[in-house]
Amino acid sequence: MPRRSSGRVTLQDIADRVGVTKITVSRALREPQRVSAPLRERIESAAKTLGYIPNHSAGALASGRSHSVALLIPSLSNAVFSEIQRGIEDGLGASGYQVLIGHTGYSFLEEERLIDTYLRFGVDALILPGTRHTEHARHLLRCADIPVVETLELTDTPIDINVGLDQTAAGAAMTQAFIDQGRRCIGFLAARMDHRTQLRMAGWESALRAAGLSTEHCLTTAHPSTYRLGGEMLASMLDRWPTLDGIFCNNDDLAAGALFECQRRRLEVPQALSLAGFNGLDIVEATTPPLATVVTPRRRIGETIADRLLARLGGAPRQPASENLGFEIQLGGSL
Amino acid sequence: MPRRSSGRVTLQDIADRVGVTKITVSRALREPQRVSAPLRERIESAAKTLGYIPNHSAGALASGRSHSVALLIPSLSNAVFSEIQRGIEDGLGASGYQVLIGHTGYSFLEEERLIDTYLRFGVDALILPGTRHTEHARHLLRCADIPVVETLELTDTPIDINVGLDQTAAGAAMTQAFIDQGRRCIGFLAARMDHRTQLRMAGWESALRAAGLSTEHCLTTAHPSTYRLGGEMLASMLDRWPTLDGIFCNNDDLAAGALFECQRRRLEVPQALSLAGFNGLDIVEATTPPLATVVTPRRRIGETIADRLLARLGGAPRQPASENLGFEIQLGGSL
DNA sequence: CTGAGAAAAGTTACCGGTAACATCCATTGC
DNA sequence: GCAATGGATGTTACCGGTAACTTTTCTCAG
Repeated sequence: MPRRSSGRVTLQDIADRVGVTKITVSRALREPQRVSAPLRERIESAAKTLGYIPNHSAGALASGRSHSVALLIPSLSNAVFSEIQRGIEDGLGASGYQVLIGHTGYSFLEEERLIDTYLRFGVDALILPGTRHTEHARHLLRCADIPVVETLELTDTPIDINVGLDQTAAGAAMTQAFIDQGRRCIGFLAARMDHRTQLRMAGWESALRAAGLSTEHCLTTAHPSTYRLGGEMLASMLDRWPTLDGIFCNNDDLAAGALFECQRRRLEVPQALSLAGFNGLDIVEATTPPLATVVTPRRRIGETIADRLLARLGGAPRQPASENLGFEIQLGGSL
Repeated sequence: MPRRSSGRVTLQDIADRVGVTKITVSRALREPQRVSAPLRERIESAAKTLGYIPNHSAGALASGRSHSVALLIPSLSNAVFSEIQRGIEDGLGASGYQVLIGHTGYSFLEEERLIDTYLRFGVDALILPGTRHTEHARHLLRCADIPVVETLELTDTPIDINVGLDQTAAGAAMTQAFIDQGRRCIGFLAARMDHRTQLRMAGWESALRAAGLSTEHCLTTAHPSTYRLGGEMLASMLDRWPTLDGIFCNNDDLAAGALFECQRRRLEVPQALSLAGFNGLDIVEATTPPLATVVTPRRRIGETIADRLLARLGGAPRQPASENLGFEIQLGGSL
């Protein structure tokens, strides 16, 4: 059954050239050992000569498997997510799964839209940042019945796989580090009030309460974090609360911006003011003094996600569970 | 023709429920005006009730269009690409095209692999960073015969659409700015020797040659840029060439790292040494002094790409051309 | 009231693969 | 010498949509 010669090269084109049927070609390319060696070679060479590119849609439609997983990330420019992504790709290794990246811009609605989009694509699994989702998103995930990973933060009620760290505990631990260094008036500076920020802030509050210290010195904004913003917010806080002797910034970018502002004001860090960030990005070791931070195991989170996902995709039963990969306080020199 | 009730909801399921055929349902969802109002409403409500999720593979296979474009980016953590991406998404707006993001890690081979992957997915267009590609990648693109955008840098021989800026001219212009400020011994510091870096370096060289200055003070490495690396490389350069009075860093991250190192060494910038970066990221305005940089119109590049792409996808003929969106020298205070 | 033409809905075939089952043929054991 | 066995290949049907064409229904001019 020869075919028209227009458009892309198909299995049938190769089959015609070699003189077999397309299912044999399909086998030769997917399960080489199921086809005799000489034939396999002829097919492979014909495929190469003709420039065959498999039609993923056709394969996915026929087999019901897409061999792809979607990874939604809130920000393309945040090194936190790029390292998780790298961990996932490394962990997935040669398993044959393609990672499709979607960008939510920290918006739950956009996340919902992307979940819908990728379900249409028939991805075999979804990896979501965070444990908060819209009701409709949860509904979609329930219907789809594919492995779902929630990451970065932990939850008591995971949809499926949950790999991350206790953001609240991390916030509390860093706050305790301020207290241990003798600080008594410790502020919290945060932008982009996403859920993880809120959890860290809760940790900050609880540590202060436990130590009998005031929790009123908190400045937040919905704007995205930038260095400049860190500086501006630090300025506001110092103007408003001159007695502050420590400021816990919600991430390293803000902390670095705050430090730069201190330098401009000739305010000694940490003598006059302690600073700390969160995440353990490259910049914390580049500044003077190096910034205190909470180092999060992003790479390992990615690899763990890949590992658990491959198990589920390989047939392991769904067994909702949280996996806490911990964190590490790094004092730098700014505390 | 009723069907088994397992798995996902299909057009047929909706059709059965409403009592029409699936093509009518297909029409109601894609071209609402082609179906009578009352029927359309019943279909839409049934789709909602049943939780219908279109099967993208089936649609793409049948129609030959995927309504998606692939955007390959070298680095997920570089703000340069995230802004281009945002520009593209904004520009694409409600056109219905889905942007699939792929991560090349600055590797040509990985780019080739991703081009292959996304061609299998049947994307309607491809957006590539840079104008350099492997021979096989070019071959794949030629065969695929879909709109291709090459971006960031310019080329005389674009595959199709080319939107970017003249990296060499930008490198030369910034170098000239050093010269205009009276600098005479101007080094070049670069990491991750990608093609754009090489172009900028060529610009640096040509400007120095034109001014009769030495081009020997150049330190490069294949490692990715980090703040720390910027500091270390600056240290090496100053040790080796104590007479340097200016260092043009290949990007803002390196420049910031270099500036931090200067601060540690109590080396006055710009009095003792001028510094400049490239890109115009947030950090250049946060440091003291603010860093000189080449501001690139990333957002506008993204929007322009979207615009040209929509034209091509809408049927405009292929007309290989380069579009130069220029750049802007920002002196900051470090020159 | 009739017929032309448009609008609405249906029929059929097909997109390019894959699953499941069927067939063919060469070995092998007895 | 022949059935049993199993590896290599083929046949058929189907995945879930959409294009193109056909039929039916509705509208309205004459």
